Amino acid sequence: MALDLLGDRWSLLLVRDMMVRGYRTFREFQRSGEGIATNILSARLQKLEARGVVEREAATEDGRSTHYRLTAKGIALAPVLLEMLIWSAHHEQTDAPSAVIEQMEHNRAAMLAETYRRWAKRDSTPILPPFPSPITTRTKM
Amino acid sequence: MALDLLGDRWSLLLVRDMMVRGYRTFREFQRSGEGIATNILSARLQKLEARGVVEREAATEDGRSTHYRLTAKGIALAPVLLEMLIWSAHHEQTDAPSAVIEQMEHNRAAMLAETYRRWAKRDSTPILPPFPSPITTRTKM
DNA sequence: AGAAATAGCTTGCAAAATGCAAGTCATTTT
DNA sequence: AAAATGACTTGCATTTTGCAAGCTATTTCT
Repeated sequence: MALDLLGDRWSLLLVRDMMVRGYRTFREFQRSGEGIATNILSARLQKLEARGVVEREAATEDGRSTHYRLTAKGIALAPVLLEMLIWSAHHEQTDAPSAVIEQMEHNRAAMLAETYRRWAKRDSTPILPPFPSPITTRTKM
Repeated sequence: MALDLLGDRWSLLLVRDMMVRGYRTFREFQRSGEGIATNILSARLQKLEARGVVEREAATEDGRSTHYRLTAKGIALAPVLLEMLIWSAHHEQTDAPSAVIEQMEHNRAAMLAETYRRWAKRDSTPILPPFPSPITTRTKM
């Protein structure tokens, strides 16, 4: 099963941050929500890379920086994440606005298509706004 | 996020075993695949119960035994598990026959409907046969 | 150009989670 | 009545995590 790869507290979070929030750098993951320790973050990224879920490439703008990006195998986790997000919204208290969730739920295919499209275009603007904030910008799709 | 609840090596496995293989007792989980330690199993079942994913009830046939069963919240994880299973089949090597997977993939709704139906009827015959074995004659129990 | 920052890690160590073996305690079975 | 079974605990060794400090290669600031 895939739980050997994703069955820890952080791996899926990282995948989600890449997929949905457009994070790409070590720093972004680190500054993200719950605060992962740098050694664990490093270990997880290596594991995900070794298992073909993410790939790393040197950042062009900044020689110090590395960009992590989902592979095709990684982006294919979108349906899993989407269902998980929907489940969470229904059964746990989340900070995601319910209107957004409902929209996603009734339009899974469009949501996924948009996710894939952004990935293919290397568009890293977040698909979901950072949550604690109210309703941002325009709905895409 | 729900990863706080399911983000460990065992919790989702247990949910899967209940949902897909019809496991209900401590012993069944223990004898299952990877071999979870009894103390961890106990702890996970308690956690899942505390978080409303499973509920326990005394077994009628055997006074020593307890039955664990998914709650509505628990069975609602079916889409997540299904997508995960499909992802695994595509991107990791699994022991599940590909014909079965393909069937599931092209018929998600039916698969889910059947899962819900069995849950509602308290039918605990496994929806998927135990895998490593080729063709299973009779469903166990 | 030199000093200070920054990105991405690694290392050392304490704390927490996990795994393993053994033991407990009600029921069943024999 | 004795042995076995289901469902757990408990104690302890091992592994994984978290936290604080480095460390190195760029950038950026002055």
